[in-house]
Amino acid sequence: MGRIVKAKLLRARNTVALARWLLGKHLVRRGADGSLEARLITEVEAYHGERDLACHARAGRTRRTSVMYGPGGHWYVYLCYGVHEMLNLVTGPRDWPAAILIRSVEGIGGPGRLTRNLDIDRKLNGKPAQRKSGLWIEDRGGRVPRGALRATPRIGVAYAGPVWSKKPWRFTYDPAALSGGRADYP
DNA sequence: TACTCGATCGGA
DNA sequence: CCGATCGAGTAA
Repeated sequence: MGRIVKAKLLRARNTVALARWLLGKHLVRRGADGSLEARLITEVEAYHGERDLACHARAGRTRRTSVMYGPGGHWYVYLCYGVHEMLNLVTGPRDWPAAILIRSVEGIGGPGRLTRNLDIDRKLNGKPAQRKSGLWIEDRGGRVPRGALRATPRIGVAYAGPVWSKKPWRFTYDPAALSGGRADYP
């Protein structure tokens, strides 16, 4: 078992740094039958504030984005293309709209597949990323070596314009390069 | 109330 | 390459 990541940590303002930090942590899901599934987080993207034209909060505070304006440490789950549920972790202090899209975990590539495989949907929207919600993040000591980290532009955000669509705020790494901390299932 | 389009995916 | 599928956001 690992340390459950505390909300306080996620209230830091630098979402981009938090996104990098999230790599190598475990996403843990409790199933309806009580079973646990823990998977290494392998791909994330940072969405940072109203100025970030790729961020849903670019339109300001709306019903959908209100969760992002809350304190860090809660889930933001929304429906994409009318088909896929997207899982995001809200970051930053209250009134600073930001979140990290969890795009892939080890063995499940793609944000839509991830939620389908782990039975995640909008019922989790606004819930804290803690044990009581059935979905949380654990630090099991794994660390991503600097050399294994990759930063690239975010996926599918061309509409955000040349500046914001090119920000290298998508982070990935090769899980084989992880040092320590691997634990498949609790 | 009408219209457009999207932080995707799987099958042609 | 394209259709699925639906709700948010915007304009009116």
